[in-house]
Amino acid sequence: MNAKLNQTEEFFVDKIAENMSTYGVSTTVGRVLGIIYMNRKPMTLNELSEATGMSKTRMSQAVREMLELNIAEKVFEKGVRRDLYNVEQDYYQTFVSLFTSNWQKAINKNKLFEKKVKAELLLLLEQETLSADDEQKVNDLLKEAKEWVEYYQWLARLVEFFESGEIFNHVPKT
Amino acid sequence: MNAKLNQTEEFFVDKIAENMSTYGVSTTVGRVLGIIYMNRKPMTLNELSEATGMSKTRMSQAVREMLELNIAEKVFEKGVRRDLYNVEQDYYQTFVSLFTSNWQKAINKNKLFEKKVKAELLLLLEQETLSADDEQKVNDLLKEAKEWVEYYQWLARLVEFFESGEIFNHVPKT
DNA sequence: CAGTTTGTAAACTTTTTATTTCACAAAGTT
DNA sequence: AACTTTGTGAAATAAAAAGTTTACAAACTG
Repeated sequence: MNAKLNQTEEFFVDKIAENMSTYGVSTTVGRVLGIIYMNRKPMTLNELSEATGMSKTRMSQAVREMLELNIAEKVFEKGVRRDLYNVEQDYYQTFVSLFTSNWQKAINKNKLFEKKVKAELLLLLEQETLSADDEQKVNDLLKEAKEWVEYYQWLARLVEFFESGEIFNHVPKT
Repeated sequence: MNAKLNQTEEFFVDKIAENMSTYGVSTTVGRVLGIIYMNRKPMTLNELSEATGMSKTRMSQAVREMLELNIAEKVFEKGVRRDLYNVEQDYYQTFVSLFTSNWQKAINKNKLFEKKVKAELLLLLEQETLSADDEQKVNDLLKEAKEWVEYYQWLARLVEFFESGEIFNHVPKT
């Protein structure tokens, strides 16, 4: 293939990787996504290793990360022994996948928080003799916890708003 | 102040920091934000240094990063010589600020990309004698560039959708 | 003006993350 | 069954990021 053409293709890969890094995804993962994307068809670890110049182990790690983020999938092709990996060909869908898996993780981690804090604070109000100031503080924190929960519920609705594709009704693709 | 109360407050700070890290912001920056947030009023570098147990220089760095991200601001108070820093007290607004400054950066970096690629590819079509395959490839890449641009335009509209607060009309706070 | 305090740049150290090398089990081949 | 290939742990190394110490200019104080 023409050298300049090749260079332009690499330019695309770099841009895709750069875009990905906005999500906090490592540039290696970004480049792997870009490479598979530009390749237009699934690739093996060996091919990826060849294309990136990195070790196969690293490719294995990168690909697993992408599977977890829902931006790549393992595909089967009869007659091919090696694992094949493919990526979403739609930019928008990739955005949505990263956005949702990122925030869903945060939302899950937060689930127990409310209960813990509330329980602890209520116990404090009951069991201990608090100064007026401290009692005020407890009430402030309870209010804070409530706001916090509401905020996380909002985040959950936001994730759903993206995941369901509703976002595209309000911010249309073209 | 009551020890358990203090502990609960720290628990909040940690949660805020955790939430922040979902944006790829370092945990130190996250903790600083959490600390100022829970403090309910502006703080100095010295106070932050005291509160985090970290050096003042690190606080200076963290605070500067926060200013750049639009999640903190320098405030002036007469009679106080030291710089005071405050943070947004609204979770939603902080989300929006981080989201927009994050993606705005990516959008800006992308601006030149389209032109460069298009120019290069068109030049290639004109100046060089390409194989049929290569010519096809050039056209594919031109199409890709177009889609890329459209995607970034969508991102820009998305940022605007958040920044303007329009998002809250469709994913309401309560 | 001599002496402090404040914020931050520069150089250094520590910690964390990314990546490779080596090893090996599981599956496939002959 | 002996031999290969494949994917991935585990340990080691390299690279990057986070954080500290030192130093110093600029702004304040008395």
